Amino acid sequence: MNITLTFPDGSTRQYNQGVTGLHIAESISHNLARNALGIFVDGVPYDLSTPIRADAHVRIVTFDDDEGKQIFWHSSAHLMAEALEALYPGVKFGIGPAIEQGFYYDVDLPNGVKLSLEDLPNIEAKMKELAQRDVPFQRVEIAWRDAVAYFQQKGDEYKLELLEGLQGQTITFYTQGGFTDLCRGTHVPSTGFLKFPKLLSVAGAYWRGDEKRKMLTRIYGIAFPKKQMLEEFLKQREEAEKRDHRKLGKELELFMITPAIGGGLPVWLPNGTVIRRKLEAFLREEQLKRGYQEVITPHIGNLYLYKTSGHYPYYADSQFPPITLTDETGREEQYLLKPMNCPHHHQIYASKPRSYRDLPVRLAEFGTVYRYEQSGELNGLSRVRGFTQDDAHIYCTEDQLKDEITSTIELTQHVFKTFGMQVTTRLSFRDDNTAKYGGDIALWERAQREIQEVADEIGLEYFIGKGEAAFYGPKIDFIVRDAIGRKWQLGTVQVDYVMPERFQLEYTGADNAKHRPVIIHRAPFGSMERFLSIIIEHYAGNFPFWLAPVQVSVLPITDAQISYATMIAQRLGNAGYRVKLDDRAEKVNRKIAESEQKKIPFALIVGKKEVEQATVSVREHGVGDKGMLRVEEVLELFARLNNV
RNA sequence: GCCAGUGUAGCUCAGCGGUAGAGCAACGGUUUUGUAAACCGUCGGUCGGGGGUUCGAGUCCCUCCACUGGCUCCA
Repeated sequence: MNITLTFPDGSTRQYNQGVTGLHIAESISHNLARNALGIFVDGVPYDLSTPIRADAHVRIVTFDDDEGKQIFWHSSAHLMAEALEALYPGVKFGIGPAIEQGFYYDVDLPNGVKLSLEDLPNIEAKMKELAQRDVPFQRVEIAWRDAVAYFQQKGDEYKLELLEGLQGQTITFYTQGGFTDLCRGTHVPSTGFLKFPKLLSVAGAYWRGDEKRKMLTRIYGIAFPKKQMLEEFLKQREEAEKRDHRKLGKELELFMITPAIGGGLPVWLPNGTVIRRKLEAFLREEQLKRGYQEVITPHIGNLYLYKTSGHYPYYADSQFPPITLTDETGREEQYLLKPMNCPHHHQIYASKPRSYRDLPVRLAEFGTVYRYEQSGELNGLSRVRGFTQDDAHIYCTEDQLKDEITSTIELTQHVFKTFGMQVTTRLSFRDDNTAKYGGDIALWERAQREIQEVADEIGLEYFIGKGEAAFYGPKIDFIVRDAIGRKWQLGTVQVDYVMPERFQLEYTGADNAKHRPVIIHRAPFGSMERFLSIIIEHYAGNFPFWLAPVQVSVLPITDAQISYATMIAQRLGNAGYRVKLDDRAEKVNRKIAESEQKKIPFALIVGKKEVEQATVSVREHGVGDKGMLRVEEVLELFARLNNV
């Protein structure tokens, strides 16, 4: 009997019933058969050895496909597990999935064995040895009871716990060589595919992500089908490390963090401050265009304010403890370093009667907030304990809500577009854990629906993150990656029906009755610190002209040109540019080298020729000699570049 | 906070039981130079803090702190 299989390009072919993915691949091309890792049948992944029994849409995947990589890395995790079992008999296994860049396995090593980085090459060598044997990954279906018996006999309580959640389902085991694991699959045909593994790091990881449970050892790795791909990956990783904002932040003197002030409390150095002020000016201008009003509020606030808002109970363990003052009568007053700006802004809103004619009210502030993050969480400028949000709160009527959400998303996208950043958008909704959230469920559902409607209407590409909402409402979060590929949330737009209720915010409607406004919290950059960390890495420190701390250096070749060079520097400085004159008695090559190292966008070199012809020689950072220009021409060039 | 790793001069790093080193930077000179680093000299460290082992400790052990990679949590 024949079945008809449809391929991704829409073409169809007839096959015998029971044909395997491998046969199909062979029927298409020799090359595909060699590179095929798995087959998707009606969207579900299968091993290449699985017989296909009915008409279906099929897609054969290779390492070039994301799904193929996932299969490859998942199999690599099994291979590593086999190696670990060979080297550390008695090791117990948690979970070992493929991740975006590679795979990991969480393991419980036998009696006090501790793994460090130095052990990894050894495990890696074992993996290569096992890969050389090129044994097949074999799938077997097994009764739940038998699966339990297997792991009981093996003494692996983690797998037994996983099996508890799988009662009543068909259990599958995969075996390669001497190693058998509980696994849904899919896997590559044989270990011979996995010839080029690289183990990257060891880390602790709580079993099932629960900090009350045992900490297992997590080993991260990656693997490639070709040696060249592995080398390319390692090279890219090295390059990425050079962009690390902590490294560049030090080299370019943008910021510092010192225990003398406090961990996670970054200090903006003069160069970094130039960038920050430019970013603020850029956003301030965009906000003024969009009808925002700027406000300034204090860094601390009465604790009562945060009890009213609900921040205090929800974020109690991530706040600096309250400051408690006692007066002579013994009365206590408590103040909190503000973890958020919103309650302060709500007080501004509530400070006078509001009419529907005044709405929307848009209050913006570069507001510094403090959160007591766990010490192990601190990370350069990306994760800190004191940071400044480019915060704003929009108070509007329900009728205005959609337009306001749309316009805030538009602003956020404008920001990311300006910097040419790749962002992914997450609609952060609530999950079923009611304890995590405040407010009425009906209002939540409405807010979530409205957010999604707007996102659909403006054609936003997004995914939904359940359980990612703030306690007071759902969010739209804009997420970017740093140089090493870690994801960070930057911009955010949040809809809030809870705070207006808690703070009893009102406006008088056209009907002369009191109504509750809706609040949108939004921050396009997210935090100035985190945003700086990302743009440092995004530009690898080569900031665009308008942002560069020093925009142009003027380099006289000999002392004879110092007065001319000074005149040039003054002219540029008077025109508003950030200029550095290098009048040291150094060779021009040296001056150029340093200008390049500091990543200054332009160097203007002036020697005898330039003085005689009243010109400068322009050298562009990273590009090289652009030839001689008159100062007027340089000013024109800079004026063009200085626009955001 | 937890697991693992790392802390040596302002920076990048060597030294891993036997009297603290290099390059760069800084400082003092010499050099007047044409598109990525001139030359000579000088200064600079209770080797993260504390405790221990030892005749002797950057070097071994314990402890605390900071940082790095993860985990839980979040902008």
